[in-house]
Amino acid sequence: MSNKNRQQALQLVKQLCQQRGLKLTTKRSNILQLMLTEKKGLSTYDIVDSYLAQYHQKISPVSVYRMLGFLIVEKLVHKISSNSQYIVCSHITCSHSHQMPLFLICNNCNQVEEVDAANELPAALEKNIVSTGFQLQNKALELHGICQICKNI
Amino acid sequence: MSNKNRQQALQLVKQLCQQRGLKLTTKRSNILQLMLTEKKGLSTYDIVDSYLAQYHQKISPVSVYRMLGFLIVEKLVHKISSNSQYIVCSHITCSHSHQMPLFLICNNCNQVEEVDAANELPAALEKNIVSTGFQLQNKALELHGICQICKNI
DNA sequence: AATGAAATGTTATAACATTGCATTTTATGC
DNA sequence: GCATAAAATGCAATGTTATAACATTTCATT
Repeated sequence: MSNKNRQQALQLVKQLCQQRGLKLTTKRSNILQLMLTEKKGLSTYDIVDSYLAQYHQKISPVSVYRMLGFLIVEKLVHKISSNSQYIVCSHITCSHSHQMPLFLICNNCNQVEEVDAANELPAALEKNIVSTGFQLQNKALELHGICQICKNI
Repeated sequence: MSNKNRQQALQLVKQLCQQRGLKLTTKRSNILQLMLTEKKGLSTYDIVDSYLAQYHQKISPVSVYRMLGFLIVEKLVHKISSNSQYIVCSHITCSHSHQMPLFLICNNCNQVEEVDAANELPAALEKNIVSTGFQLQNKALELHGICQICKNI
């Protein structure tokens, strides 16, 4: 994300936190900014390292977990559970509600692209499982493969 | 799985290993048997504990990882990466090829049901991502929710 | 029996995550 | 302003999942 867009995103998040009566503390904001500069998924410990590099200040993994927790609850960040990484929600700059995000995770370069599932996809899923009586709660699908860039290298 | 079906499954796996020139050692077989008695996903360390309880013999996590690795390569076991657990492939007693298994993982009781995706599902997925140039490699989808049994409790 | 390959054991360590309690910061009422 | 309660953060310990590196055992084949 460009520097300009990052600033814009941060402004929007500030507003949003104010509306919700939440505190976007310096460290939370720093972590969010870090993550906004990356299209790759980052592990908690990646963030610890990156934080030190960027802000010349140590932060403990525990703190990062808590801050990620905060950001996740507020739907500003997603956890990719198949590889224990975290990415900024692609809707952070807009007000879109989430239907069912698809995370396209590149097994080669680790970039994550978030796209929204068209309506027919949840429907097709539902059709596949209706006979089992299973009640789907998935908010997202994690799809692994090779991104366009890596494919063409 | 019933005791009878387990025996049958084991016999089939033995044959299969023979065909492929693989050794189904005692421990590999024991682990497979353990897993056949469970419909729940098991973590590596669950298996370690279970192994001790059933066979009164210690086995190290490292060994379990290796044996799971063997079973996974031979498509007898699946890894559920969203919760780091392992289950026996539901096709172990038949010769079905895998199209795209759907793992229906109960967030309450941890049971895993494996169903095959109808053809339209991969197609719907593909349609959703084709514009991104992303080349899907997923062999399976992990779906979380509440199973029929837990839903009705 | 000697050999080599595969399987398994052992130890250490990396990577990911949570708990519990202490301390600091911040918002709020007096 | 100041006391105080609540929220955020720091810190230490521990738990959980996974792999690496190297040693030993097992077993089929000569």
